[in-house]
Amino acid sequence: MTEEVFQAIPEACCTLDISGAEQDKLVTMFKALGNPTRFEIMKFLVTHPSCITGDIVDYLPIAQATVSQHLKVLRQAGWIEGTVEGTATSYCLHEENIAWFRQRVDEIF
Amino acid sequence: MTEEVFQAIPEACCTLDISGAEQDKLVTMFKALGNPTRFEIMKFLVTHPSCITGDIVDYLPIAQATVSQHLKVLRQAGWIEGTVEGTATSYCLHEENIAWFRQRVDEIF
DNA sequence: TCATTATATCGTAAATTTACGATGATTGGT
DNA sequence: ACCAATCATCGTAAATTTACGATATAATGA
Repeated sequence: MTEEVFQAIPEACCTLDISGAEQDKLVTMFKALGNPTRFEIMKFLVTHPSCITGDIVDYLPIAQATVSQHLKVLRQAGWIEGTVEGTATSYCLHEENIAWFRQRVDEIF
Repeated sequence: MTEEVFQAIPEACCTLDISGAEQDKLVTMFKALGNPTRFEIMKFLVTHPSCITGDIVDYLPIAQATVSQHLKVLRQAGWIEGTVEGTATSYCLHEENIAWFRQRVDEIF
């Protein structure tokens, strides 16, 4: 008679234990940072906190409209926050969401 | 006479201290996971290690060609590894690259 | 050898993203 | 009230992504 063999389940290097709205939010954040220009904007914001749109336009070799569009994507994904100050808008990192992102990555990877 | 004021540099919540090829690789990995279907494939691989393409095709409501395309993106981004076994190809998480990703995120966020 | 199985790749259509110039909206100053 | 400054949004073209069916490729078995 054949013996019953219990195959050890290989331990995965990550759990990816997330679902629903949290997963959607995480995927959206991944997608937003999965673009070289937007990643550069994030890096710029680290060294230039509370800078205004024009500063980023001056820094990058792309049109103002395009920068504004990228800022919108980053804002809607939760990576950055915009504050209207007079005619300008100053941007900074959305620390709370960034912390949330780091915690999720720590948990699931 | 006005006093010279040294403005404290606000401490950023993350450094994003990365550049060059490492930054490119990270952005590519972000982009690959920034798609709901590919994220689901990754989750499936956690619970079904070394499964073959057909298993994923059966699991997802999309065509075989599309699954194969997504697998290629995940493979080229470094998230997964494919091993040809006869006529089939079995996939598993690319543990080394996943560990690299987690380390980079820990460092820069 | 021939058929079958499993998957990758090709060609392509539709959807989405990315980029731009032009325009609209809001604020601040004169 | 008017003008200038700053930024967002609109309209749109080009590029990329996503999806599909069809076909090619490679291994297995009869």
